[in-house]
Amino acid sequence: MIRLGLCCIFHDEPIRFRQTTAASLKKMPRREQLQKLSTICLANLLSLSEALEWVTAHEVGAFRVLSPLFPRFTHPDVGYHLNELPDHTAIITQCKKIRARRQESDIRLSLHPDQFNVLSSPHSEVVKNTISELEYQGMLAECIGADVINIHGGGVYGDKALALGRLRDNFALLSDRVQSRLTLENDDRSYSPADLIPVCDDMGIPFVYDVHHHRCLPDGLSITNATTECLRCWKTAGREPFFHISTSRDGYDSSKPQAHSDYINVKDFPEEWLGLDATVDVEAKAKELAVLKLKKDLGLLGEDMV
DNA sequence: GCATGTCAAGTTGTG
DNA sequence: CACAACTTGACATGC
Repeated sequence: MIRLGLCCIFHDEPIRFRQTTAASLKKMPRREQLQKLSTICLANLLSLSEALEWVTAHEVGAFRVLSPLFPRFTHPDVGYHLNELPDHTAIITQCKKIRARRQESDIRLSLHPDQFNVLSSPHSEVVKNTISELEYQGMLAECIGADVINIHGGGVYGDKALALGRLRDNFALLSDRVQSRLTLENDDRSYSPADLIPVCDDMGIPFVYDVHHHRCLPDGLSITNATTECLRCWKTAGREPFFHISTSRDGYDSSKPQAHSDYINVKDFPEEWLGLDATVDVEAKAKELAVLKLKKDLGLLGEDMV
């Protein structure tokens, strides 16, 4: 059975995640910084609990956790460790509760580090920062029980093969808790499924197939081909396959094909995916409303929810 | 109170 | 050559 995933935030539901900036933290003494960060980390974990309750109640099987759940964790000036935070004990307790709840309800949690994480970069400083951020995500994944840390191929720098070679070399520098969760996803301008699937095979990690990006950046593969390859990667790993879906706001022949629309047009959902045991993250601006609508349009609602 | 500019970070393609 | 887009909203500031 297909499980749909909600990405990061809610549209109508009053579940909110807090943030702070390095600039504002720098204006206060360290003690105050840590107090503020502590309050936000704990509040975000409580919000994550609420999010788990919501997806469980609505039979949505997956949730993508926003990267800065612990804001500015790896920042060179204001970064911190959890054991420095005044609410350290409560934070650890809350993480434990989240892991238990996630397991009990069989909710799949994932992380999607943002665009600054580039394992293929030729710049050592960029790679160093990426590794530090991915290690943070690995720690976070362990804390909350997430099994996927999904990134893109990054830049091309005029030579895809060289760039992917660097990505592979840098992957070897990551800890096991990151390596065992890392996945590569095709993007909308540089790396297509055909580019990444061989690299994933080579590195022994699964491929996350984004059909919207594939429609923006087609290669020789059909949707059926790419789906089959994706399924094969995940089967080798003995894990549930992972897809992304979104609907182009202005259409694929427009000047901004990659822009997301509020809801998913059910016609954009590949028929190849129907009936699979797989996770499909719904990238749509209307967030939980779009997930529920797609569920309904696909005929996935349980009797009691129609 | 509310409007608005800013937020650590990379890379690419567009106007 | 500057700037938006990427998965994208919340915070901080100033009126």
